[in-house]
Amino acid sequence: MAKRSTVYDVAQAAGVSIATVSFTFRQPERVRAGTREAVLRAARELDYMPSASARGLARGRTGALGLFSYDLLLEEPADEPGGEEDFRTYPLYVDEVQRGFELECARRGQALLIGSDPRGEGEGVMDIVGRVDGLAVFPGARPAELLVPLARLLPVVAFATAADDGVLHHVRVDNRAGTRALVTHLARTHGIGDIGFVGETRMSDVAERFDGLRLAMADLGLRPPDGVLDPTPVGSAEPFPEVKRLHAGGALPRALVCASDQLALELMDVLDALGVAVPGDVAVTGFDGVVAGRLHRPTLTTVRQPMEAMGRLAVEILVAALEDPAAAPQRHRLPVRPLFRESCGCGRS
Amino acid sequence: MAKRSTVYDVAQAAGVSIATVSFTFRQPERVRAGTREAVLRAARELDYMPSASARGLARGRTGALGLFSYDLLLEEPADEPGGEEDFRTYPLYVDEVQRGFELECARRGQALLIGSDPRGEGEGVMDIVGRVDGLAVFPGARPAELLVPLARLLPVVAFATAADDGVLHHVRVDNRAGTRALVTHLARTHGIGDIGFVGETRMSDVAERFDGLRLAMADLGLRPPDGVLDPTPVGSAEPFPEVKRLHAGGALPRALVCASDQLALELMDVLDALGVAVPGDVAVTGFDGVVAGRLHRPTLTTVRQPMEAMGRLAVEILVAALEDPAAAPQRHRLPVRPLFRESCGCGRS
DNA sequence: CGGGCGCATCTATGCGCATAGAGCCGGACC
DNA sequence: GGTCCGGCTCTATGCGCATAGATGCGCCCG
Repeated sequence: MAKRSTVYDVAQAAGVSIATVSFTFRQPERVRAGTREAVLRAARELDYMPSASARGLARGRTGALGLFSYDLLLEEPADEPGGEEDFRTYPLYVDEVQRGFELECARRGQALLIGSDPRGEGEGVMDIVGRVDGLAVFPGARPAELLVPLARLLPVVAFATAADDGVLHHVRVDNRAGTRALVTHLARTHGIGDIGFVGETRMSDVAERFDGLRLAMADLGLRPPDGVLDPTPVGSAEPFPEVKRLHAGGALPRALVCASDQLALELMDVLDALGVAVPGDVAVTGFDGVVAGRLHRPTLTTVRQPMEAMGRLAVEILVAALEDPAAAPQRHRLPVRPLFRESCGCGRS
Repeated sequence: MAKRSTVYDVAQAAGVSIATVSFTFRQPERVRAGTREAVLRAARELDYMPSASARGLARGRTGALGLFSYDLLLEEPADEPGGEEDFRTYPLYVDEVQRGFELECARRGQALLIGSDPRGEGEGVMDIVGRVDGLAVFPGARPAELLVPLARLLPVVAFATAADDGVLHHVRVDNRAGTRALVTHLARTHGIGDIGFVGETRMSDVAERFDGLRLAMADLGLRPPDGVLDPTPVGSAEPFPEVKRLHAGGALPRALVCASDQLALELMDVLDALGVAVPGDVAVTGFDGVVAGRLHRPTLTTVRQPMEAMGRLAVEILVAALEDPAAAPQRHRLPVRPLFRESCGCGRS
């Protein structure tokens, strides 16, 4: 590796001072055309690449935005064994939001830093915070309060996170309207009034989904479930114990609304193993609208989040916040769209 | 935004020098336990977040790896209009490779910088090169030679790019074996001997795919096509003129092997509009193995690249190159896997 | 012919951190 | 009591760039 050349090298080669070199790149109009040419030529010959570290230090800004996941999957490399490729684990909700974030950064010429927290110990945040001017964060195991101190240092957008004491920017969707649309459809179109909710409500998004379901059922004169089914983390040893118990007792609801597509897909695997037909015996719905739901048979009825728009919006918010640091935190709630497919009893779509 | 606190603030609060603060974070074992505690406490109280810019400048390394696309799609925000969501444009080949890169960076606790070139003028590269210690690059319109000067400054991995004069690291797949597998399958299983190739061979990956097709056909005693069909960029006003002309003349081959899945999907749209049945009248195959090929009806026969593995491998190479800058550039060629689905005449799979 | 003005460029400095090398201090040992 | 040594901490410096303020130069005008 040849040593990278610096402003000093370029200045010497062009016969000017380092200030002129810097001006040539940052404020070209301040430099006479002839001088500018000379500097650019020297820079080209020396393969000059400005150090972002030095620039960031001098300017007090890094010029990059960050996207952070606490819980990025850290499985060992996937093998793609003999069968089909696995689109159940990718792209998920976060991936599509991230894509929106990327596209918007690219469109604006913003550098983008992707970070995660390998040890789960928060040091990942510290590392990334030192590198960026603004940060968007997916919800993780730990509460949003951990983000509050950060938000005093730089603008922070929290995705799908409960509102806080007013320093974070928020981007989330209308979860209640989503499950309401599902419930209404199940009741009106398929005549189903016995609906359960599967998922765990520690995450505020899921809590809202459950809430929307109960409200919608009450409005329709149906008896909402008292609580959720199987509020256990996905991937546990014995999945969906309550659903299995209900099935054993012949008391399975006619429809199961799941907190996410992933959960719905896993549930359908289990139902299949139990010999329960979907949607014949039980209708199943998801939430998110990931591609895996379309690959599954039956295709999964779900609620699609506007993920690309969410990612883009986060970038917009951060850029605006950098321009006007005094502005109040923004809270956005984006609309969702129900997708009625086979798993609720509709024809293929 | 409160001013971020610095080593100086922490040092003062803890009653030590800035060197001790720095050591506490970088070489904890050099600092007595009691002192360390005091520093960490002060750091916590002050919400100290080290500046990556300053650290990078002082150490001469940024601690981040970069991933760069020349041609990142810069369309305006997608609307997701009334119908279904669009998985034709995402995730594509590059997205899945990028995912592998991300996962491996996350696993190693490496920061990852995503860059692109909004104006198409190479300044994007300059910006990102100044921010990272190593770089992986997707092929773009411009030739790999532009990367060579970069590779003298930092390790560079080129994906899917023709070999160069020996400074770049390369990660690509066995393209010839891929089309060979398709041709063999078409001939042996479906008895098809009249096979055309659709795509444009400026990109070396595609050239290899065409080459593999011709070699395989020759080996099977079939007459390979003289040239490719429709070597025009995707998305042009009047797509696939040659295919249309052949169809008008009743001279369409019995099978069309396409340079990529995207191309195959667009081709099938056109064939559908012409009233040509796939696979009944013409078998169609793709290359890459993106999800859109599984969503299409008929499902797309294709060759799956090990994209996650490619992304992970690039990170490995870069990390190794940073540890031993004198090591020779690596060239890897990963195996591919044919996926026989409906569009070649196989049953659903 | 001197003063004043505006432009192009330069000099000098600081951004926050890492680290080489110096300094200090207490204990072991003679 | 003096010397030496090792462990801990400090002082001093440089990393490459941006930029405020100084400088010099040419030109216009009185």
